[in-house]
Order: sequence, then C-alpha cells, then structure tokens
Amino acid sequence: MGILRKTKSVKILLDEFEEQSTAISAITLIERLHLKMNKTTIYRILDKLEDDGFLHSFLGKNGHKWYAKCSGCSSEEHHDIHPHFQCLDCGKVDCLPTDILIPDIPNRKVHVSQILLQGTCEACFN
Amino acid sequence: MGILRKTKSVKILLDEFEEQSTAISAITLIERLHLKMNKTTIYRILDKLEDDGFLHSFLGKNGHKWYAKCSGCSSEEHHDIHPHFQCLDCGKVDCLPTDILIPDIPNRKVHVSQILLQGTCEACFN
DNA sequence: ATATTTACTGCAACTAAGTTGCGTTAAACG
DNA sequence: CGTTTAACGCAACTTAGTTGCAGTAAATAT
Ligand SMILES: [Mn+2]
Ligand SMILES: [Mn+2]
Ligand SMILES: [Zn+2]
Ligand SMILES: [Zn+2]
Repeated sequence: MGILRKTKSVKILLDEFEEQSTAISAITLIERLHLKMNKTTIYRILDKLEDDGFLHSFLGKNGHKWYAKCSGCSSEEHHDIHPHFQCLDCGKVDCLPTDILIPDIPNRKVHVSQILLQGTCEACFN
Repeated sequence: MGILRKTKSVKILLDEFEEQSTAISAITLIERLHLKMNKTTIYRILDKLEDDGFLHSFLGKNGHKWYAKCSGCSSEEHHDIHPHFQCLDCGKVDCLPTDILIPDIPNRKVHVSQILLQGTCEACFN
C-alpha cells in the first residue's frame, strides 16, 4: 500500500527528489537525513512512494538500491522502464531516455530488462 | 592474483562448473558444498578463478553474486561481456550469446554494460 | 477546540551476504 | 623426508536492509 498521510518525514523525502533530477541511493539518503529521521522510516517511505508510482527503484553497480522520480507512472502502472547510467568517477547515477532494443531470445520470453551502463559522465569528462 | 595450487577445494569447485553450463550463485555453492568446505574458501577461490579468466561474475536480480564459465578469456583479458537471463519461475540464470547494441549516449562515455533480462525460460514455458 | 482512531515513527534487535585476521594445514618442490 | 608458503577453517566483523513493538502524531469525528 502507498502513502496515506503526508507526514513531516514524507515531505522531507519528497523535497530531496524535487531538488535534483538524478537518482539517489538509499544509503545516501540515510547518511544525509540521519538527523531528521530513522533509516527504517526512509526505507519504508521509499517503498511506499514506489507503490504510488512516484519513484522507481533499481540496483547500482554494487547491488545497492537507488531511487529516481518517475515520469507519468501511477500506482496502477509502472511503465517507466529504461536504462541507467552510473559514472565510475563521481558515482552519480542518471536515468537514460535512450531506448535500447532487446532482440527476441530463442526459447525464452523476456518480461523485464535491467540495464546499467557504466562509464564517464559529462562533468567528469574534462 | 589467481590460483597457484590445485587444492582439493579448487578441484571440487572446478567440477561444479564443469558439470553444468548455467551460472551458479555464490549462495547456492555455499549451501551445496558446506560439508566439504568453508564459505570463506568458496568466496576466495571464486575470486581467484575470476582473476584467472576461468570464471566471470555478475549480479542477479537481488544484487547477489553469480558466476559462470568464461569462454576464451585469460588473466590478461576479460572480453567475455554479454547479457544474462534469469528465469523468474525457476531462478536459473544463463549467459546469452546474444549481442545487444548500446547506442551512443550524448555527453557520456560508456565503458561497461551490465544487462540482466528476466522472464520465463524454455523449461518453465509449458 | 478536544477526543478518537490508526497510520506512521523510532528504536533496538535481527538477518544475511560478503569480508578480514590469524593460527593451522597441506600442496609443491628440492 | 623436510622446508616453504599458499591456502584453509574458524570466529568475529561489516553493512544493507528488515521486523516487532510500543509510543507519536496525522486525519477525522464530535
Ligand atoms: Mn530511472
Ligand atoms: Mn555470462
Ligand atoms: Zn561523473
Ligand atoms: Zn525457468
């Protein structure tokens, strides 16, 4: 089930995602907000915001959880599937609008594709 | 550094990968071999076999580590990059020979691509 | 404005994958 | 067989994420 009460903690977390468009890891949020709320609360709210279709989650290069804003999803439908890019220098992660074509795999039916590209971002290029 | 001594434990682990062509998770190996060797030993040997270019590793859907045989890699060069497929019914994971084209991403340089497809495998199809 | 209801929160304890340090064992080799 | 040291087992640790429960504060009713 999603968010039912707009508590202080929910507002603080929503603000974090409003302020920047890149993805944020759960670990970063815990570190950044540890004076304002408990890590349990953070995990629980992120989970609910995902149910609501406001955030989507994915795993970064170490298998740790990252969250980013959805665009046009709802609690009924998460159609927001796309590749992600993690910079190996600064660690920043972004959603990519790029569409990557998955060819048909013989004898298998693909339902989900999880694509994480790693390399160098624009800011770290120079 | 890779394997220097062909110990009993190393032989047992090599056998596991000789017997089947699908990928095996570290967790599965620990469970399967816990009477024969310690989990620390398993992690250390897998790590060395990867250094040697005999195995390659990747993360499955929960961010847990999986290993599979390489074909034609060496300790100098791991050129064995390809997508993986995890069956959502039986959990089995395979290496895919399929090549997936990663388009150029504006303002970013892609070094590595990590692709995990999820769906239904042949055996679970019926 | 106050009372009631219950979703949400904080805390402490837990789970589980993977790592580290160290004393002991057993490959490799002369 | 004896020596060397890579590799092993064990216990303790690290860390991301989860769970149970008692207390708190939103939302709603009175
Ligand atoms: Mn995204
Ligand atoms: Mn593979
Ligand atoms: Zn960067
Ligand atoms: Zn299957």
